[in-house]
Amino acid sequence: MSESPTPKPRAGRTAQGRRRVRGELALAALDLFAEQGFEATTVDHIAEAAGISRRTFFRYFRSKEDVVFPSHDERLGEVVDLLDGADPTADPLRVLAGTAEVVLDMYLAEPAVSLKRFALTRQVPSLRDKEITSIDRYQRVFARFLRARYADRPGGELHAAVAAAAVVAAHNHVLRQWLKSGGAFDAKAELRTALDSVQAALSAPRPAGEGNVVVGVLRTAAPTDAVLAQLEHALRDLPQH
Amino acid sequence: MSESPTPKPRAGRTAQGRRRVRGELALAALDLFAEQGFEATTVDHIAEAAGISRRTFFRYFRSKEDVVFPSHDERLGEVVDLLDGADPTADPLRVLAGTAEVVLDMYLAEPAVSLKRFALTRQVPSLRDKEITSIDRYQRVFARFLRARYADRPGGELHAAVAAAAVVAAHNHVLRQWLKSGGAFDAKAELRTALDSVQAALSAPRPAGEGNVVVGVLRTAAPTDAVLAQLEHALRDLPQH
DNA sequence: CATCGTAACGGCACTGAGTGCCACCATCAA
DNA sequence: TTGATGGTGGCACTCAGTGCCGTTACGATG
Repeated sequence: MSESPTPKPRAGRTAQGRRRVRGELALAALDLFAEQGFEATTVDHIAEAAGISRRTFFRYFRSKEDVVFPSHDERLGEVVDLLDGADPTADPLRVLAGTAEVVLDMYLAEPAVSLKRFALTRQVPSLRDKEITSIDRYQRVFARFLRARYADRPGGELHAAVAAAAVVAAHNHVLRQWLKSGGAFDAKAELRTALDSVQAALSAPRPAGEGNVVVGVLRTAAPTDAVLAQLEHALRDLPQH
Repeated sequence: MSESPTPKPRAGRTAQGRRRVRGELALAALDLFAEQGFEATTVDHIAEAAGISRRTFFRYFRSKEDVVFPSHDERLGEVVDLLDGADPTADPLRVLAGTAEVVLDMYLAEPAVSLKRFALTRQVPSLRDKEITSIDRYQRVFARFLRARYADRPGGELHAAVAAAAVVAAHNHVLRQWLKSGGAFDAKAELRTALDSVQAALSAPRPAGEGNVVVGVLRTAAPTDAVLAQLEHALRDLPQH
């Protein structure tokens, strides 16, 4: 489709600018996507706009959709490293919460890019699917991490799967709200409180474990002091070991 | 690629057998996938094996991958109908649990098909991605249902997203275990207990409702003083009225 | 300065999924 | 017999993605 017989000066041919070319390529592609839509934009268009060959495009990106999600694999790798190097004595859900915050930071680091991508993924089904699968990879990594930590307790695998899903869901919800709002509020703090509530709900139930479990349901209309006193009384009656 | 000049008798031309042809087509395709792999099997192969034209294949299935997931949209529709017609006074998580059991039943109804599909999705990445996206659709429907039920409570959207993810994760975990075992155990019962524990953990936190309720779950191995301190801290954060 | 190796690039051809279009034919009604 | 309709086959086309090969720029070495 290149009917222009011009030899093309091919700017930016420095060998060390590998990542830079990739970035410019992605930028040109995103602009075209925003202009005329994702489906309507062919790889030939992108290549021509970037001043490179169609074949070269596929040397930088494995697919047309990959342009929208640059270096997603690397980010997943960072997460894996983070979890692998986590303190084994720390609360697994705390570790996961911290990791989720790191992931959120990845989006928050480049708000403009994230918002552009969000606008795209909302419109293009194939991109949305692509994002869903990449989210699932995170969830899978999370679940694997928890499975290892919960290996000893009964029902640990189930709990790991559920907890990982819950953490990811909380992260996605906060991120989505933030993206919808155009980046208006403090997503980091919001995620923190969200994960706190998730952790509170999920770290609790150890049914039929070795350690005894007591569940207290209190109405806060009662004075806090009275509640605590009653609780203390109840706890003292429990067999300690 | 049809170098056979034979006119082809074209069996099963009855006009009413619309769904039947679709089934036979899927069967032929799945056999070919099992024999020579998914990627290596072209649509031409499937069409030739089924005795139809390549063009006709795409009139029955929107894509090659659609053959593996037949009538997934209809099933999702059933789920939507189920949730739309649910008792508004019933516990939302109970309703969701029942719906999840119905979904599981869909897989359990045809074990042979489910197991074949599972073997395929484990090997072929594109099919795995396709399944992930379809699972996400269920989760989205679940979340929408819960969002409507939790519309009044603060943080309801977050809780809806997390709870939907948890229920779906529990369902998937049980289903996966069942598929991995080759359909060896009672998946229905397993799912029921799994969802019970999920519900127990998730129905608890009702932060800042009209009648405030806080549920504290404590391990008695922890020192009583630490437990009380943590509880006091949690209670102080609650909005009193 | 000359030469060689290497890595990136462009171009070409090819496969395969998916779509639009049209002609054909069987069925059914008038 | 005639006409309308719907499923089908065949053809051509677009586009994503891949393999292969010749070319070119650049750096190292003599």
